[in-house]
Amino acid sequence: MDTSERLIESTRALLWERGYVGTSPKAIQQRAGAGQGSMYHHFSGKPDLALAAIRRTAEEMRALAERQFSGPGTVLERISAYLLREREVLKGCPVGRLTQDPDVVADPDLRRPVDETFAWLRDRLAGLLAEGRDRGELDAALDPAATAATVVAVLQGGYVLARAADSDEPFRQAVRGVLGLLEAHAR
Amino acid sequence: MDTSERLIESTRALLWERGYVGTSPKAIQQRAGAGQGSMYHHFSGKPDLALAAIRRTAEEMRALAERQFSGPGTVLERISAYLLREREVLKGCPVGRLTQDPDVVADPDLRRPVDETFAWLRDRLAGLLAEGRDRGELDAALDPAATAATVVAVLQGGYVLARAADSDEPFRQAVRGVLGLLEAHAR
DNA sequence: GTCTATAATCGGATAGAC
DNA sequence: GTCTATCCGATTATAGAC
Repeated sequence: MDTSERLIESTRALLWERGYVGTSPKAIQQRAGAGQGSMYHHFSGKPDLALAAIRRTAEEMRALAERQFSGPGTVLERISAYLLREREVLKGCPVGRLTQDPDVVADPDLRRPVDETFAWLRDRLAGLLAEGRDRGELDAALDPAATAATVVAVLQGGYVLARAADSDEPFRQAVRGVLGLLEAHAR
Repeated sequence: MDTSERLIESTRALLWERGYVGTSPKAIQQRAGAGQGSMYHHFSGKPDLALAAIRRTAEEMRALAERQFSGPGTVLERISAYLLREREVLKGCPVGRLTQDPDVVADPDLRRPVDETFAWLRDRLAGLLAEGRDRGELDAALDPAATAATVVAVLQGGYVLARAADSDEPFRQAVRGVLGLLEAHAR
């Protein structure tokens, strides 16, 4: 792995653990095993490096979700698989986390990948739910777009509850709860 | 308002806007119109001041929720009123926000009020849902604890989606979605 | 109680040698 | 490309005068 690559990966890890405000160029360099000159040669500064890191993390998250969405089974089974997938719950969502960073939200370039990721997620889930409805797998009364937003919010909020409790239990409860509600719409 | 009070209020505002890591004693002092000596006279340091601020914010959040929970109407109407209450969506939740702050989560004293607030919220909602079930307002199949966690998670995740999109629309969609799912259980 | 002075360290970046 | 030196303001306090 070359230096530029190590810098990006080191930034990804630190953004996840500490956020944008809590991540210093010095910390990035130390974790990457690179000097200052090296970092400022490859990137124009902290925002530039963060942009590269955020873009990669966002892409990875979409790819991971797509694996479950395009898997086998009914729509509800696929959404279920997505919700129940193995996650590092206590670490939180590496993308959702960024929305609490004022400097990320204030910078259109940094916010864009975050925005696009959640927009894509909601849209993809809404499509699945509409598909399930059209196939008769799901109740016709169910609003695909609103329900999709609910599903994504349950995950993001689940992370919040888990970190507050220092336990993944509330996350699992929230997921169980929304699955229970969804299953009542399947017959 | 005396100096100590202004320092706490100033800290509350900054913790909401910038988080713990992003909030400096200097910024707190400036916003409170107080000098350094003043701050270190009333509080032992940043963590001490943050603790006072977090405790107050947590209490306020519980009091606000309790207003809706103990209001008039059926269980579902009260939960609906809570979910649809006026909120500064784009500012995010002043308590939930703190779960993304590594220094808050790592400090048991700072995390405790956050933990207690969400534990109380989930418990209170679970009680309401159980009450609704016992009264026959809600489907007996509904799991009170899991559903309560879902409801809280939808709010917390809704804030995340709204900040990502720089719009309160996804928040409202998520709330609409979970209300739709809940209403299907009421008959 | 509040103020100013001082200090050690960090944050984010630039300059120029190698 | 990478390194070291340097810069300047911010951070998080402590000390001691008023």
